[in-house]
Amino acid sequence: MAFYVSTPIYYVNDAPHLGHAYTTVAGDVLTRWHRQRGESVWYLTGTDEHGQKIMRTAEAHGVSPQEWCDKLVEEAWKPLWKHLEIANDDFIRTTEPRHTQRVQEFVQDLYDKGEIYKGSYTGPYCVSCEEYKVVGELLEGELCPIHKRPVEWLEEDNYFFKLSEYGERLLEHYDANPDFIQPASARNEVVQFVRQGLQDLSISRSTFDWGIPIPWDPKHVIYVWIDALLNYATAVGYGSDQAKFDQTWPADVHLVGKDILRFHAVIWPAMLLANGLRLPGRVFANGWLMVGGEKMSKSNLTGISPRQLTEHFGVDAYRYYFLRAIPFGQDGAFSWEDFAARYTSELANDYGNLASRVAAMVGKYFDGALPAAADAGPAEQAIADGLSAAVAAADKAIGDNLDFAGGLGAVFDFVRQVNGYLSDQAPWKVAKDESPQAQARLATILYTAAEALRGVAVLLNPVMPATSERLWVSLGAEVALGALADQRISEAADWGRLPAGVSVTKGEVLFPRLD
RNA sequence: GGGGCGGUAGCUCAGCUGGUCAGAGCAGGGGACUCAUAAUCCCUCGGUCGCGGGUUCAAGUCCCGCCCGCCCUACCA
Repeated sequence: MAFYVSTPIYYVNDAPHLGHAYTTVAGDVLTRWHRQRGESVWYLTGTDEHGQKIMRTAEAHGVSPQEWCDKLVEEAWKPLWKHLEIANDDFIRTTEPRHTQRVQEFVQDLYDKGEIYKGSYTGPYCVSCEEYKVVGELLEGELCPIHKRPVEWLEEDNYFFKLSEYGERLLEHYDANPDFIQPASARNEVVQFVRQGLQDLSISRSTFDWGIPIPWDPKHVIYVWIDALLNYATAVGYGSDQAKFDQTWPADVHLVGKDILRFHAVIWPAMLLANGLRLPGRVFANGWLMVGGEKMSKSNLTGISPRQLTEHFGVDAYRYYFLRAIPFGQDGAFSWEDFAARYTSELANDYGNLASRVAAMVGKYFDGALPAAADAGPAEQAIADGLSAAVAAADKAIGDNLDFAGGLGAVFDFVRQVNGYLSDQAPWKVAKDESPQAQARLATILYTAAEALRGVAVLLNPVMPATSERLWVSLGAEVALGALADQRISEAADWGRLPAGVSVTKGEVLFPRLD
């Protein structure tokens, strides 16, 4: 069975921003972590390309909706994921036949099972916007929030999914699986919402045609959310590749922004129940990135772009920063200043500098050949124990709980411990004593520090693959132990894996000081 | 209106089922050291734990009320 993780499929109305990248990086780190546990993994991302908004946007740019999507996907979305070192196993687009055909089959199935019926939808419609509004967003006196004009109440024939019949079963599932929706605050909201009672869901639209036609009534297209959610099934072989589907389905983790939690925690499982498919393991809602007290969103595109940050801080630091600084699942304040402070203190000073000083001393005192730990004692045991503790804590936090901040905190506590160890042992002083005993101590101290870094490289590889690889090579570990990505988390704390005699080289600084 | 979450040192945050829980990191101040990316290590300053009541031998930690912030309250992705 594969550990299957999905991001939302992003609406390609516009270019990706920090919020999209935040979720996608988190999923990438999670899946890389599980790969290093030795598990089979499937990481899926993609794009949601149907719906009225995309149709309108394309029209405004004088191109077809498909052309608009193609351009954005190829020129903005995929390149950004490549830039950020996202190692997704697949990228699904909802306009691909492998998706649209299966969606039609799925909906047809539900129709055949009597889960879908024809009804009429009544809602407030703004003539100027040419679209239905959400009741909650209307201004006092039923005015359109954009045009400040009265809405009209229109009625149209639609197909409805019998969502209202699934409230009890959903509540039972939430109850039996307390971790199904995370974090707990998100779970509470959903449970409360479902308890209030569910209404049937209109799942077709007939006022525009940019979507997947309802198979038995092609004047209607399938509501974008029904279309979009099904990507998680169609991308892993639903209805087309049963073997792959069997070994992948269901998703272990659906990562979502908290704005789309309800679709994933209510509508999606109800759809699956209706069609007899197994439910995902959990739906994890991450929070908003707050900039200067305001939510980062597409309406705030004037904000900082991912590439502005990676140009200044580098891709690895970018991947690190948001996961380290913001407890996953909560809203998080972020600022350029905070990023710079963390980069300097944690990455450059604590971690990068540790790698530098260790490599420099092995070079200076042993001509770059890692000496054996001939005289290990309690101080060295404390470091070995520290690594064990860091591995255990990080594995549980990141691999099991999606607590990236906690896991990274554990790793960096260990980095601090190693810096402290070097200060205590002062190998530069020991080096001045040429007696065999002193030289044995010197060798032991530097071996211990290098071996500690070996463990750190393994633990940080899912988060910062490029710099971890550089450290790995610099320690001579690539030659002795093989590829970094093949190192198992479960073996990361096995003390003494890095063999004496390997060639330790200083290499480029891991995290250069910022200007 | 109903509901959810949060309000702990200058900043960002830990504090599970009540009893060293008043903490960490960063920033600020002082010192040590020199292997290193002028990095590191040690010490230190610093908080009426939003406000007011209550329960208890004991409350950031439970109850009530209030104030403030963010979010949800269904078909816009």
